[in-house]
Amino acid sequence: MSDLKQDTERNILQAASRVFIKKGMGGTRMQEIADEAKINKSLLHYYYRSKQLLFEAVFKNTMLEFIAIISKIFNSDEELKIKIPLIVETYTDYLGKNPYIISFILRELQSEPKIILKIVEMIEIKFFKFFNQVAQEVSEKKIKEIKPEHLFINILSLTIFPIIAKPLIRAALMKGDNEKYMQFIEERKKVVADFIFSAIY
Amino acid sequence: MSDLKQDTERNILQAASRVFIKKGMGGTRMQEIADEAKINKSLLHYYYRSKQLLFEAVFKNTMLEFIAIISKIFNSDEELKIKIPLIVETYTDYLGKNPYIISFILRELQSEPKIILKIVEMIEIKFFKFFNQVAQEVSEKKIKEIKPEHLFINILSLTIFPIIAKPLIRAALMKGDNEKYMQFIEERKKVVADFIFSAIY
DNA sequence: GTCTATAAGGTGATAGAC
DNA sequence: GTCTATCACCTTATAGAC
Repeated sequence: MSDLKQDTERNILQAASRVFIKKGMGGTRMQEIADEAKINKSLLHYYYRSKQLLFEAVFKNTMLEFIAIISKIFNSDEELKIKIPLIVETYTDYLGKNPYIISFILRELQSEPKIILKIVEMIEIKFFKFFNQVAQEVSEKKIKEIKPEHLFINILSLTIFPIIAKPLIRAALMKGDNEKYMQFIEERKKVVADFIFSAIY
Repeated sequence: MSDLKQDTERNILQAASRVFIKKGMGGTRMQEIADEAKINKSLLHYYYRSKQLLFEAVFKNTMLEFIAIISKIFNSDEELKIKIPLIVETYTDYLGKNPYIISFILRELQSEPKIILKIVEMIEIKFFKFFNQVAQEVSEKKIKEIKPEHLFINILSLTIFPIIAKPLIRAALMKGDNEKYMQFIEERKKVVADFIFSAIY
């Protein structure tokens, strides 16, 4: 049945996503994906032909989801004064709940595979609105002079870095205590919003 | 001769560092390290017994170098007003010249190997001086209220993230143009220093 | 479509000659 | 100390039965 076939195909993709995102392309075994999907290993090849192609399907999906979420937050209609604390809070929450996704994306992009870079290039267009808004508010002297790209990267830096550096921060500053780390991230919602606020107003 | 032995041992460690830092534990082949060191593969085992032990030697070395550089910058004697732009510039330069090191550290810590986490725990003590200085200047109302840990992480975030996200930023914001990316990083020395400045004064 | 069996290639590690 | 040869294992991928 076509329904069953589609089910298996999606089941594989979802299982593969969970494993690839945690362990990366290099660290993942096809057997592990099969176990995760509770099917036979050779079915993976029947549906996706090779590990590489299955990986690319997963990466593309993950990237699209990531862009969708991030651009939705950045492109809402509020003015920056209201939007920025909202971005910081919403995005910190999202990253906290899906800590592996951003590490996965950055890790796999490190080796700069050409096929994958193409997927990324569609991002720019998604942030026109935010960039224009920043330029607009700068020209109206509502906020201090800053290039939109730099403000954009500053916001991402301040929210993303503490998530991908979790093991380092927790070991170096929290003596390995997970509770303390989570409290630290929670604090940052306000701290980072205030920090950016002071910086641009 | 003991000299020759030491030479080979160090030669292996340096070759292993170059390969491991670029490709990580999982992506590295012992044969590649042997080629890089221009020696026979079995010598790697003679000197370091296993891939795991060789990797740990490399990681420990890299971590110590990383901590030494970063703590030297943070713990100099100037007051924050002078020190912060200096940190941003010096550290951005260092990261630009050694872009793989920080990605390597974060990547390998992601899987949270216990042996390696121990190495990290010695960091905290290295930043006492900076933390105290921030607390001091806050209490004297020289800078705005902020917890030292947060300011510390903010500085690292703003300098490190743009480096580890290079392929993402270059593809998404610079249409793949490497020159533009490098110019962007160069600009950030001033942009980030100003940004932090406005935020805390 | 889904399974079993197996091919084909690669990897870390060691034994043993020099 | 350094080399060659080889083992034992693991992984992706496919052929072929059902």
